Amino acid sequence: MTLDALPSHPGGAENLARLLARALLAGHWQPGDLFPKELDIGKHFVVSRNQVRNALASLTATGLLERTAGRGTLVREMGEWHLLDPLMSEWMTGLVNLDPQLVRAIYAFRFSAEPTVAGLAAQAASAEDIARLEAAFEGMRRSAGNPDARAQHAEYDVAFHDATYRATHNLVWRQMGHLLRPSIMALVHRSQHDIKTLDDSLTRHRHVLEAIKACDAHAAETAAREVLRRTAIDLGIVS
Amino acid sequence: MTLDALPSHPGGAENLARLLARALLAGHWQPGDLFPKELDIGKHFVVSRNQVRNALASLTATGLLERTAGRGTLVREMGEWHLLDPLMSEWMTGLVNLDPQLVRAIYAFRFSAEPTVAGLAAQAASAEDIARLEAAFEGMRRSAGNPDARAQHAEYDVAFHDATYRATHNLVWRQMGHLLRPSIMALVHRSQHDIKTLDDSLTRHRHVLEAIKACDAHAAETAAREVLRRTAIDLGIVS
DNA sequence: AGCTTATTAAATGTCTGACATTTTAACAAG
DNA sequence: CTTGTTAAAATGTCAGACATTTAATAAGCT
Repeated sequence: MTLDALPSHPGGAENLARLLARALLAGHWQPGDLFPKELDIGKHFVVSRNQVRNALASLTATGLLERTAGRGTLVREMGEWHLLDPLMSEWMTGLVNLDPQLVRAIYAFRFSAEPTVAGLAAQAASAEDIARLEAAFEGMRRSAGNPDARAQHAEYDVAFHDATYRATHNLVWRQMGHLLRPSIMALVHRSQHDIKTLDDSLTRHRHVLEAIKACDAHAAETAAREVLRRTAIDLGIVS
Repeated sequence: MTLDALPSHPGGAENLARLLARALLAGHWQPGDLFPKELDIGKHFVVSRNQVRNALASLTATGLLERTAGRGTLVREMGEWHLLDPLMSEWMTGLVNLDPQLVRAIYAFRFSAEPTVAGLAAQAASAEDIARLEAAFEGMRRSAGNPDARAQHAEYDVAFHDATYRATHNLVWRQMGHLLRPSIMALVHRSQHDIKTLDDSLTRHRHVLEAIKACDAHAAETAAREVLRRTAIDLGIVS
């Protein structure tokens, strides 16, 4: 794989890092492949070697690449990626070509973890947490009918689930909320968006909200499981 | 807080990063404080500005610091730390002064998540996973009586739990295994290490192993919960 | 031929100094 | 008192030379 297929980009090491990271996430290189040399990248995108090195440092820190002096830059396999790094989540969101294996892995994680998270939220949620959840839900409801507001709807969806993770009041679970964004954003491209589907999804989210408000952990777990069943259908993981 | 209290260090930006990170994790600076300037750090440790910048870049990437041109380097609060970053885990392991709030947060996460993980492992474990678990358990058993082998025992303990996370065959859960190391290593400094305690811990681990071997998800969940109850006592979280 | 050892080339890592940019604070003018 | 200007200090960026590591190549010996 060469750099020629990649679009040119506005300045800044962060943008360059995002560009290269997305190409890697989309599978433009195979694990074990040699990544282009610093000087070639700099020449291609017309940036200084410094910028290239900063960008590559990010990709190395997230486990996408492995660099060794003299040898070059190697592409690492998916198992080495730091999927929980917030940078990684940012790079993944909005990527249409995301590897289906990865989408399934993230979904499987959510399906096993999120009921527990919802249960903890039901036990620990403060008034502020409830307010966040209600605001997100209201946003979802308002933007449900409008086909022009799909992206906005997804944002509220992310906000709802993120609020759930936050409501656990646990630092570790809260960090994991980052992982939601790419998973939920993938829905924008894949699901149907007809009224019936959205209404069903909305109802299931409402059940989660109500269970958390009622401090009913068991009901929250069950309701979260139902939301994820809907998500599985929309993601095309099950029919 | 100044740099004077910190030990001098062998060369390399990674070592410098670890040194500074541990000082931050131990709470030597308050959130919102100004961190020392690049040039001061460089002067103090007798390293080039490059090394300092590389080290600070790591601390920024893990959310420990926030840097802005002209303003300086600010210390961020615990809620912003990327606790799931493998680098962070490496920095935390072996740190005796780890903030008790953080130890509790990580433990609370494990207590809510690890039963689920063990259940998934019981459903998905391959022969190779079982072998890893058995090897780790055997190592724990062998090093249990010897008071000189506490560190080794902790390593096998980490290996056992890490093998459990791996056995889920889920990329996300597997990443989370990194978080175990600091949590388990903290036990070396805090728990009693008398024969009775170790034997009890060993028995509970054995129950997890057997449940996974029997593909009994429910039993694995229960057994994992029992292991963590033992851990809570050893960490001094409950009496 | 086959093995070992120098040599060379190429890649990443490091150092240095100068300069650019951003932010804050001091200060002067209105 | 407010506003605008200026100066200082911090991080960000660049360019070039050099160091170090690695792999391939060539030379030389048995």
